[in-house]
Amino acid sequence: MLSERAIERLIVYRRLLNSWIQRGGERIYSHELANLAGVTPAQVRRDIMAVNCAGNPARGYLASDLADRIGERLGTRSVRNVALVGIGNLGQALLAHFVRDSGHLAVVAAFDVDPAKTGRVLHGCHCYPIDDIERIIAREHVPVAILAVSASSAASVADRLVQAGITAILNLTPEHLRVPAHVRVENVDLGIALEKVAFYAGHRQNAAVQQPTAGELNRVNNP
Amino acid sequence: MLSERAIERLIVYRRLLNSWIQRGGERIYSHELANLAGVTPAQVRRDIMAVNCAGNPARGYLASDLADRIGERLGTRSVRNVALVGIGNLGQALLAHFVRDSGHLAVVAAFDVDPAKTGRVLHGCHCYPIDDIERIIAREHVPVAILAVSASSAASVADRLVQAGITAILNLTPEHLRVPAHVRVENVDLGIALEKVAFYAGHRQNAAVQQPTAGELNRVNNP
DNA sequence: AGATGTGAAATTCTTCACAGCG
DNA sequence: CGCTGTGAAGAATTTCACATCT
Repeated sequence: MLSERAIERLIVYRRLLNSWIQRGGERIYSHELANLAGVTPAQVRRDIMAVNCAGNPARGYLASDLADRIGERLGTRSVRNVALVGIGNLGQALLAHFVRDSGHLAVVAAFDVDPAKTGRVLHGCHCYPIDDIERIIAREHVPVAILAVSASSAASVADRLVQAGITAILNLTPEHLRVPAHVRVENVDLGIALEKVAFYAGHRQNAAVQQPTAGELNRVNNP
Repeated sequence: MLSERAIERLIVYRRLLNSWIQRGGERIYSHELANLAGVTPAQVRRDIMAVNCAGNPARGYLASDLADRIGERLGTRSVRNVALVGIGNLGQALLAHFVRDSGHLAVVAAFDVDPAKTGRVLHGCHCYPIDDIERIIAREHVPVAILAVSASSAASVADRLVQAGITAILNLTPEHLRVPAHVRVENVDLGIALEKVAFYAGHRQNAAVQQPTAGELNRVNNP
C-alpha cells in the first residue's frame, strides 16, 4: 500500500508543514494544507489516513505531530547517505541545493571522471575520481545515488553503481537504465518535462489544478 | 482527452522512435517499443490509438509514420521559443543539454540578475539582464519559460513572466507558483525526487516496473 | 503463428457525502 | 456549526482477452 503519488504528496506535506512550523504555525486544517499543496482537502485527509495521525475536528492537526508521523511512515528517521555521480553543472547545482535539505539525506561523496573536478570539497562534499566509486560506496554504506553524468556513460556508470551495492538511483540522464529488480530507478528527464509543458502552452485546455486565485500575485500563505 | 500520463508516454515514444530510426530501424512492433519505454505492449497500442496511426499485424508500425503522427497529435510541427530564467549551474546545464533537442523547441533567450552572466552568447543562446524580460519575450513571441532561479525570487519572477505573456512555465524551484488559470505550470522538484527515491531505497518493495532482465547489464536495444 | 485494434473487465485513484465529535 | 475520518460512489487508467488481419 501507499501509492507512488501518495508518497510524493506526503513528502510535499512534510516540507510544507516544516515551513509552516518555522513560521510559527502550530495547528493546521486539512483545507489549509491542501491549499498550500495544491490538492483537495479530501485528498489530504485521505493521505493522512495512511500515516497514523489523529486530528481534532475543532483544532485541526498538530503540525509537528503530523510532520513526525509522516516522517515515520516514510522511514525518515535514519539518515541516508547519498552519492552524486557527475560533477558537471547539473551535479553542482544539486550539491548547492541539497545542503539545505531537511537533514535525513546527506550527500557524502561526489564522483567525476575529470581530474580537475576531484580532490576537493564542494559544499561540504568530498569529490573523488570515479574509479573510487566501489571503494567509497562500500566504506560509507551509501544506498542512494544521483546519476548526473552524460547520456553516453549513463549505462556503464549505472552498472558500476549496482555492482557497488546501490539500491536506488535518481537518474537525471535521458537514458533508460536496465537494473536488477532489487534496484529502484527514479527518472527525472528534464527534456521530457520541457516538451510536456510546451505541449500545454499550445493547447490552452487548462488542467485547473492551479490555485483558484487567478490573476493574483504570488504571495506566501502565512500561518 | 489525452491524459497527462499519456502525453508523457507519447513524448517518450517519439524520442525512442527517432533514435530507432537513426539506428536504421524502419518498422517496430508494439512489444519492442514497450520494452524500450518500460511499459506494457497493451499500453503502447492503447496510446497509439489516440494518435491516428495504423499498424500492420504482420509488420508492426512504420516507425517514421508513427513518429510523425505522434508529432501531429502533440502539436509539434511549429517551433516553440523558450526562455530560460536563471543562468546558474542548473540553467547552464539545461542550456547545454537542449542544444541537441529534437528541433521544435528552441531556447532563444536566457536571463539573469547577475551582470557577469549576461551580455554573452551561451550555447547559441543570448543572455540578457533580467530587466529585459518583458521586452524580449514580447519581441520574440516566447510562450514557454524555464524557471531556474533561486527559491526566494521564484514567485516574483513568475509574476513577471506571466505579465510578459508566458503561458507555460517549467518550474525547477521548490516553490509553489500561483498563476492565472490560463498559465500552465509544470513542477520538477529535484529535492522531492531525491526524497522519493531514498524512500524506496529503504523499502525493498520493488515496483517491478523495471525491465525483467534482472542482473543483466545495460545494453542498448538495436533495431 | 503472431501481430494489431479494441470492447470490456479490473484495478487504481480521487471525490463525495455524511456520521460523529468538539 | 465546521472539521475530521471514512465508507461508498465515481473517474480515470491500465490490463485482459479476443476478434481480425496478414
